[in-house]
Amino acid sequence: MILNNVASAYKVKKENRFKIAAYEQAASVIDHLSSEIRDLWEEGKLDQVPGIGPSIASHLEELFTKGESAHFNKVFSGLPESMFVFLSIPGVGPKKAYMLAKELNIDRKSTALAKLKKAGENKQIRQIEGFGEGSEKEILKRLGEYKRKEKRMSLFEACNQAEKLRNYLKSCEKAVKVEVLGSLRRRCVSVGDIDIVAATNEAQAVIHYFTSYPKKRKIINAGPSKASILLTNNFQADLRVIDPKSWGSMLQYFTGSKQHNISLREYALKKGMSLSEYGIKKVKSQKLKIKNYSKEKDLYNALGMEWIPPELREDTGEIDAAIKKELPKLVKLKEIKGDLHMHSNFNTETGGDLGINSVKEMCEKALKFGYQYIAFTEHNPSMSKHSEQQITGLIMKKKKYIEHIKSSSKKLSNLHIFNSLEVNILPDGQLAISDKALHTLDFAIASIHSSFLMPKEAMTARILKGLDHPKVKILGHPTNRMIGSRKGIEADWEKIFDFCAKNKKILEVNANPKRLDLPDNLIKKALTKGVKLAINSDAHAADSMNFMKFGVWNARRGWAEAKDIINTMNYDKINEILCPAAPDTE
DNA sequence: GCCGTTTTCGGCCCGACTGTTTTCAGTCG
Repeated sequence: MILNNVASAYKVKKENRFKIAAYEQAASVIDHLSSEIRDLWEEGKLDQVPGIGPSIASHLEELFTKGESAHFNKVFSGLPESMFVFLSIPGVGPKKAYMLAKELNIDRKSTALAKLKKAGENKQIRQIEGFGEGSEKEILKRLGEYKRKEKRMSLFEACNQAEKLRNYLKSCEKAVKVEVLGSLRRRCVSVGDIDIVAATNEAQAVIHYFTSYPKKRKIINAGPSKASILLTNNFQADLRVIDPKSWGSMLQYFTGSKQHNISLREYALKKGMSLSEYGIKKVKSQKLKIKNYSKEKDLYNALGMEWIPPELREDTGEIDAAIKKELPKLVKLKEIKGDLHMHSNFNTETGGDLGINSVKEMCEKALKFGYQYIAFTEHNPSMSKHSEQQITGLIMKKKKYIEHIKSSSKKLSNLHIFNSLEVNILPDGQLAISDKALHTLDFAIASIHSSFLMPKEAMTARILKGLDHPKVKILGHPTNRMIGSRKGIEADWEKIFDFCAKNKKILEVNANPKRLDLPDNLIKKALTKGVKLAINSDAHAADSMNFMKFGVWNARRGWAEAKDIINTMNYDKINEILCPAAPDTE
């Protein structure tokens, strides 16, 4: 982001440090924004973005209108453009990047890294003030492994990696407690590195144990209270060790997010308290004695607020809510009473994917979870190859088959099973099966599986038309994003949310960790409009029914409570929602 | 340059580690 470069340029030019912080803050906020900053500008909402004031807003305005900003150009003047390339090297910040560019006479960014490498090999870097033989070698090494830092793990992979590391550390007898923190504890959809903390009275021993982890590629650094290693999958793991009496403070600090911590510390300062990972100091007191907190809850309480669930710690209003004691009672996994989107291997002669497990196997898994109800929602039969009669025939065949499975096993008798389908919404908004076929279902999930790149207005109209059918109750994986690989469709979500609220249509929170769709920020917006959600696994195998927890985490990040989620309700209630009795006809 | 439940002026989070210094600046989270 250009604002980060402005901040870096200001650092070289020794600008006021608070001004620099303001630019960094603005860049960070934009990075974590739910929408593109350019879209907000187009909608005239720049001034609503926290951290963007009149000055930065006007520069961005100029940037978006003319393609460049005179002010930014002035800030960058006199600085070699190669320095902004060097910033991507770990351990190289603005000052060092500038020194490298200037002293080595490297200006163009296209050849910057190659030239830097050559200079290092000619032992020129060590001659620059502030550098030495050690840092020269380090830079050369980093250049060898140079790649963009932006790579992130899926939450699913991060959970697995972290669990292994956690178990390893737990086997260290000097470690009293071990916990995984950072973005993983906040259940972010993707995770950049694994943060882990250990409580111990023998820090050195635990650090040594950590840096001896067999699945590491190398040790990045190791000091008396923290260490970092590079795992074999090329992701970083950071460890902090802490005295058990400060466990709660460390939990708070290392869970973040950064913005949450900064806001929390600023709030603490206003109340005369200085907050760190060790505890709270009274600012005015001469002694500067630290009060430790072994429990995270006690720390938040000492600041005059409720304990804040990790999923909410993104500095999006949770601190205010905690002070007013108005935090939502977030939905819990154990409150989920059923799964309304599952694919069995019953052959619906579809163009989409079949599941790999049988109806019976998936029913048995549902019983293990204690579900009261489930819905089988295989993809609709392909229309090109079937007549309407054949399609309704298939639906009735599946219905009978489910009844047969149910009646053949006593333990299944209390499990309610909806006969449903996941029906494609075609580009023109038509549903992929006929009105008559739809009426043979208990209800339908409607989803988009093609033509993702339609313009916003047409896409919105397409979705609204698809949702309009009385049998369609749920919009499946609404944005169609695939985390890390597909951005998702463009649509007027406000309009869709209004429609759903008015017509009692349910939005899915698809729990597949590659989807997590609706995204958390849209969940939060939908809830303010009174839209109800369903958290579904979209399992194509019995094992994948375990994905439910990812969906619950994602809903929690969107501030969802049990009352917002229809599949926390009992069967009678949900049956009323999904299969309302037909209105009396005169 | 931003911001406001003590402020429209006067504040602005806090600490660890590294390398190059010979007491600290730069970088990172």
